[in-house]
Amino acid sequence: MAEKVTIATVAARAQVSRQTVSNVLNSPQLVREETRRRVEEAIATLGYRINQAARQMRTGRSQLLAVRIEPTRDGINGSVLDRFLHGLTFAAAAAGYRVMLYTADDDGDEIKTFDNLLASYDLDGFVLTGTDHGDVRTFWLAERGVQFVTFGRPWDEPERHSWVDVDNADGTAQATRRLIDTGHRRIGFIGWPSGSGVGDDRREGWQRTMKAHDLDPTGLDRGAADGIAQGAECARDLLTTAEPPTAFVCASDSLALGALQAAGGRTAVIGFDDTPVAQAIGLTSVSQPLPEAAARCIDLLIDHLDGHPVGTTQVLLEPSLMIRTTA
Amino acid sequence: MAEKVTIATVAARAQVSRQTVSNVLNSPQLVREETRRRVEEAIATLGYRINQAARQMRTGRSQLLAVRIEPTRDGINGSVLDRFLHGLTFAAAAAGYRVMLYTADDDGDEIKTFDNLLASYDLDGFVLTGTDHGDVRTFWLAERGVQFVTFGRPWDEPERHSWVDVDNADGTAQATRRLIDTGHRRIGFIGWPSGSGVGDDRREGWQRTMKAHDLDPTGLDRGAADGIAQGAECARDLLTTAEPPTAFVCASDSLALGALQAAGGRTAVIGFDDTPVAQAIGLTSVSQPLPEAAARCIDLLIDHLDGHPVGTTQVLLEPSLMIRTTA
DNA sequence: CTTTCGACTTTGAACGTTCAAGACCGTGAG
DNA sequence: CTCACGGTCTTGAACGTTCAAAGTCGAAAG
Repeated sequence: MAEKVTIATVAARAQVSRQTVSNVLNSPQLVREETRRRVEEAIATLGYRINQAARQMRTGRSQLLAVRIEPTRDGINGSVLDRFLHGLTFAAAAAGYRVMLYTADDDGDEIKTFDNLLASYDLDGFVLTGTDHGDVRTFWLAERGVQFVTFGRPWDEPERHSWVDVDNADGTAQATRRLIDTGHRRIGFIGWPSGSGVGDDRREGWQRTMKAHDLDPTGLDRGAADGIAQGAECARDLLTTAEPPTAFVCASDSLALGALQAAGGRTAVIGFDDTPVAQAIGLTSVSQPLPEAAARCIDLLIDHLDGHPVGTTQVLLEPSLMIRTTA
Repeated sequence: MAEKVTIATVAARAQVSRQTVSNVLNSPQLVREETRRRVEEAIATLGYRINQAARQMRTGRSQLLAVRIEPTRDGINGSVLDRFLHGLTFAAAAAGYRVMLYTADDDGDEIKTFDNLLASYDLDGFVLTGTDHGDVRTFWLAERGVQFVTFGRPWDEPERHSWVDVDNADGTAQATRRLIDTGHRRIGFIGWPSGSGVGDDRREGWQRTMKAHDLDPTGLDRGAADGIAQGAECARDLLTTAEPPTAFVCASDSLALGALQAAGGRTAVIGFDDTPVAQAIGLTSVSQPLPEAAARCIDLLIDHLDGHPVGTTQVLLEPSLMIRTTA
């Protein structure tokens, strides 16, 4: 086993003091060019790597970010988180941070976990997903001055904290436009009951686009909990009206899948989230730019951590339509 | 902001020395009952939480485990990792450990990451997924005395290290038996080209079960890379033979989905992995007990970390058949 | 009565880093 | 000539924990 290489080893080798090595690492502008090179060379030849624990003890910063991993909820939408996580981990590593996972049963439990992680591991920040109206977690964190960024905006008060989100309305608008372009005039929307920020946003994109093309959305709109059965139910309901729609825009791939089954291939269907299921069965779906969203979350969080705390920043990303066989 | 609570704060409050508090935490049997209670009370009322960084600096242990998160490969099977990760995080937390993520492009890159993580964060152990024949990663880790457990066995030499795996052959055997029980006699197998441990194991379960029921598997077997198109291809190929099969056992849900499309509902199909796609479209599929697998990985790893290093341990778990509409 | 022992507790040092303070040196202003 | 100054580098202390060693005390043994 090779000897442990510390800052002192490097210092001895480069004939400087510990502090100078530390300065080369953290404030290179304080060190003379030639000295810096000598130290850097020593670091390279010795293979020195900074000891995070020791640094953390002094500075109180751990270079660690945390994200909650949820149990795959309804099975079909869980993969969104999976891809997002990969993006986060990748972007964080590029910035010298690492991502730690935690689980929680509910918001209260999650707050307890915040407390633990902060006390024991000195976490630098959190990335929260799936924010609700009046999210207690964000208040708790803000109160304690803990940095965080959410993926998903706070619907009640947009500028309360920094966030990254995908323009849901634009996604359904693109979907609706696609259907109009391919000749559809009666386009139904199958979404969630109103009250959820994301759901309402997705509905609004459809509605807005219909009106913009002088199409009347009245009565073409159904809402139910997320799920394949619910999607089928809504589709059947709409298909038995006097003037049934010829196409559906859906708020999720689950609902879309249900609609697809209920309609038996007679109507065009577009889903939302571009899950593996959509890719597998050829469902046209709105795709969120998850790697980019993750990267922007990390950017924002690190901006805050590095102390550019001038207010909050919001990032809204455009989704894109993955055109396959169902529309 | 409340004052920082350290071991010294607790010690003062409980009228004992730092070391005694430390002992209550780490070796309670050394401390007199009454003292222990006094200290525990002080810990509780002060809300003391141990500082991992400081502990780690002294002991060299971080209570951190690492897992690689892969980019969702072909989109359809990625969710396996997702569920496994959740299980890991949950089980680790219960044992006082946390899970850290990292990404890597290939095995070489992953080894570089090992090195970094070990040097900077003093990681305690790794959970590896998707081991290949002659996996370089496991040799690298073993050489350095780093603890790890793999999810997936080393096919060349089973007892080289500890692992947890699911009995793939048993999964396809269950699937085949189910088809036989429901009256099928000519049952085809669509898998991967031979050479991959997992793939060969899954093929073997089918073959063995066919023979055990006096059914001849000859010529009922196709292999291709994983994917929906490939599954469809194989199914079409088998269906155009002189005596076409009436049912398919497939090595993955992707292949199964292809087979399903190619057969147009005329044959029974069983997939493998019970992905969200299977749940969504009603595909009967072999389900791996992922939460349990994850928990056993953590158990094994922690056993090693706590220094019960008497050889290696292997755990083989039984999958279960999720019966839906396709078989 | 002294010694030994064991159960329990305390003390000082150390882990590797960065902060705060200060030392050194050559330059230019007064 | 003196002094202040900026640039560069060094020193001692501190972060919160645990290790190693030593101290205290009462009971049992000689």
